[in-house]
Amino acid sequence: MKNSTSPQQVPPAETSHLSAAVNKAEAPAEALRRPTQRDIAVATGMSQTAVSLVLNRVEPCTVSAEVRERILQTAQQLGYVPNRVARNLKSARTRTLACIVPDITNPTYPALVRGFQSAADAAGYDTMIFDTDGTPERERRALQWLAQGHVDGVLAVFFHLDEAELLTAVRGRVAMVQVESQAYRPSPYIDKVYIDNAAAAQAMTQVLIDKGHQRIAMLSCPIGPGAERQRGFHAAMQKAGLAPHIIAADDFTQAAGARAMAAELAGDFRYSAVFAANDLLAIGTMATLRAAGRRVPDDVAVAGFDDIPSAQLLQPALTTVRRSEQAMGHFAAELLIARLDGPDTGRPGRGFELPFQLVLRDSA
Amino acid sequence: MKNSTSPQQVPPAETSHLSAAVNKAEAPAEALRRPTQRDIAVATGMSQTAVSLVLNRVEPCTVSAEVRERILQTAQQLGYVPNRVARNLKSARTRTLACIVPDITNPTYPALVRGFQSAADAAGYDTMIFDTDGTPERERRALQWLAQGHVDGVLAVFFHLDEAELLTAVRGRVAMVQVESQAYRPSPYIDKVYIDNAAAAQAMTQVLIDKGHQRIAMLSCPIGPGAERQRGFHAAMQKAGLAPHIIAADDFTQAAGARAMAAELAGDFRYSAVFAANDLLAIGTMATLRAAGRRVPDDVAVAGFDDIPSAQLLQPALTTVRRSEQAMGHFAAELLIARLDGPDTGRPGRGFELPFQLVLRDSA
DNA sequence: CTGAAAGCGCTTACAG
DNA sequence: CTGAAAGCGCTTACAG
Repeated sequence: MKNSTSPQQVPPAETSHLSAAVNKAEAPAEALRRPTQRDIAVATGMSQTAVSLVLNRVEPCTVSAEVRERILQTAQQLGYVPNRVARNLKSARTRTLACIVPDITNPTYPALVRGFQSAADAAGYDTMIFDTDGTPERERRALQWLAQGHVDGVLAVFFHLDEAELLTAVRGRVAMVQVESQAYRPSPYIDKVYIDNAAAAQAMTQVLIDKGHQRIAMLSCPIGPGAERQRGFHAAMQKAGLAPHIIAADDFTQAAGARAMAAELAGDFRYSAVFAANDLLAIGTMATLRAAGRRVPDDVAVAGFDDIPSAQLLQPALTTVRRSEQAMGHFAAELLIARLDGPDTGRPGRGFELPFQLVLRDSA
Repeated sequence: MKNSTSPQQVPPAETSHLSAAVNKAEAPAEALRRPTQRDIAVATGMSQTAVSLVLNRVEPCTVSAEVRERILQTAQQLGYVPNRVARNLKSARTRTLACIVPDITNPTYPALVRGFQSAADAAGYDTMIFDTDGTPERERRALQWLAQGHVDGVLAVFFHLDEAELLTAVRGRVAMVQVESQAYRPSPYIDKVYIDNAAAAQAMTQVLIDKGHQRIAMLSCPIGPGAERQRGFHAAMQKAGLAPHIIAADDFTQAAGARAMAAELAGDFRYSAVFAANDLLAIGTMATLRAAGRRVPDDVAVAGFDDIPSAQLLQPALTTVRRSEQAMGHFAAELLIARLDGPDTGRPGRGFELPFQLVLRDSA
C-alpha cells in the first residue's frame, strides 16, 4: 500500500493489520468501564456523597482538607471524568445549545455557527449542529429531536415550518431563537432575529434600476427568505413601472442556479440584469452566463445576496447584500443564554432587526 | 421600527413588545414540565413499566391490545416524547456522533461534515460539531468533552494532539476515527482515514517543475497536514536538484495567506511559483499578488490543496489537489457505526487511505 | 398478561 | 464534618 506519487488512486482500502497485535493486549470489557463516583468512594473509604461534594466544590459543606485531598487524588488516579449524561438527568439541563441550519455547505451558515459557538463557548455551553437539508421532512425531524431534550436552547433557521408547528413541538421547554425570513411576528417564547429582507431586496433592485436596467429578472426559490426578497423586488419594479420576472430555482445552491439559468437561456432570454436571491444562485448564474458566452456585467449584470467569502473572489466581484452572519450567530447565542441563565428567563419573545448593507462591486 | 429601504441600519434593536401580552397567558412553570412515562401511567391507571413496554414496542412481552391502545393514545394526548437523556443514562449509549474540526468556516470541513451526517442519519445517529479553532487548548477541551460521554463515536481532525494524549483521554470508551495528517501509524482502537499528503504534495510540486519552474516556494503552516505536505514538496525539489523555500503562515486561513505573502513581497521576492498548503492560503496569496500588480499565472504561478468550491470560481481558476471530503466523512461515519452497532465491535484500529487527484486549472 | 423493584451515575436536601 | 436516602426518567430482568 506504499503509494507512489501517482495521483489517481483506488477507493478506500485497508492499509495495515499491524494493529491487530497491539489491540489484543487491551480493551477487555473491564477497561471500557468509566470510573464513577462510587469507584472513588470505595477506593477512599468515603461515601459517594462526600465524593460528589468534593468534586463539585460545594462550598457550605466543607469536607476535611485531608479527605478532600485523598478523594481528589484518587479521582485523578482513576481518570475520573463526571458523566455528563447523568448530571444532565439530575439537573434537567444539558448545557448544550444547537444550531439548526438548512445547509452547512452554504458558506453563510458556518459563519453563523462560528459566531454562535464563540458566545456559547464563553458561557460554558457546547454546540450541536443539525442540518435539515432545507426539506420539510428533515425540519420536522429536527423538531422531534428538539423535543427529546438534547439541548437547552436552539438557534433555528427553518424554511418550511410555521410558527404553530414550532410552538406545539417546543412548548417553551427549550429556549429558541429563530432566524426569521418572513416579516416579524411576535411569538410567546421564541425570539427572532432577522434583517429586513424585503427592504434589502428592494434597495438592491433600485440600484439596478438606477443603473439604467429595465429588464431585470430575479432568480429565486420561493422557500425561506426567498419570498420576502421577491416581495422587495416586486415592490421596486412596480414603483419604477417595470415588469418583474421571476426565474424559479429548485433550491439555494449553485447547481440549482446554474440549472435554472441554463433553462432560461435556452428560451428567449432578454434580461440585462439578474438579481439572485442568494450568492450561490448568483455564482451559478455567472457560470452559466459565461459558458453561454455572455459577459458579466457588460451583457448581463448580476447581483446576489449574503456576501459569502467567495463573492469578492469572483471575477467580476459580486455585487451583493451583506449581513453579518457571524454577529447574528453571536447575538442569538447571547439571547439564549440570557434566557437560560437569567436575567431574561421567562421573558416573552421579541424581535431583533439587524442591519444589512449593500456591497456594490463589479458584477452589476 | 418599520425600516425604510435605507441600506445602512442600526445595531440589534428590539422591535416589538406586543408579545408581552401573548406570553402572560401561558408558560407558568407547570406548562414547562415535560410529561413522563409516570404521567401516562397515572393517567391510564397502568404501571410505568407497562407504559415503557408499550412505547418501546418490546415484542416478547405483549400487553393487551386494549391497554396498549389506551396508553398510546394518552401518550399522544399528553404530547409525550421520551427523554433521551434518561434513556441514554440507562443504556449507556447516546446515539450521537461528533465531528471535531479545526475550522467550520474553512469550506473543506462542511463537506466532510455533510458526508458524515448523511451516513450518521441513515443509521439513526445524531451529529454534533465541535470547532477547535485549530488551537492546542481547544483541542484538549474537545478531548475533555469527549471523555464526558456526550457521544458514542467521533470523527476527529486534530492538528496538535498526539496519539498518546488521545488514547489516555478516550481509552476505548468512545469509538474514534481520525483524519490523519501524518503518515499512518496503527493504533489500538482508533481508525484512521487519510490521503497520502506527502505524495500529493510531491506530485503537485513535480507538475510545477515539469512546467519549467525552478524557483518554487511553498506557503505553509507547519501544523496539521502542513508538515507532510512540506515533506512532499521538499522531496520533489530535492529530486530535481532545486532549492526549496518555505513561506510560513500563521494558520490555514485566507487572511494568514495574504499576510504571509505581503511580508514576503516586501522583501526580495523572486519566485515564479507558489504552492500553498491549502486553498484558502492560495486564495490569500492570489489576492496579495494581484494587489501588488503581479499577474497569475504569468508572473507567478499558484497552486493550492483541497479543491474547495471557490477554487474553480477564481480567476484564474486554481490548480489544486482534490480529495473527496464528503466521501471521507461518509466513510468515517460508516466505520464508527460498524464499530458501535457491529459487526466491527472491538476490532483493532486500522488505516484507510483514500485517493487524491491533481486538478490542473489556469493558475499554474 | 402485568407490576414491583433495581439500577444507570449523578445531585441535593436531610439527618446525624 | 460526614453519610444514608431519595430522586432525575428511563430500561430491564424478575416475580406473580
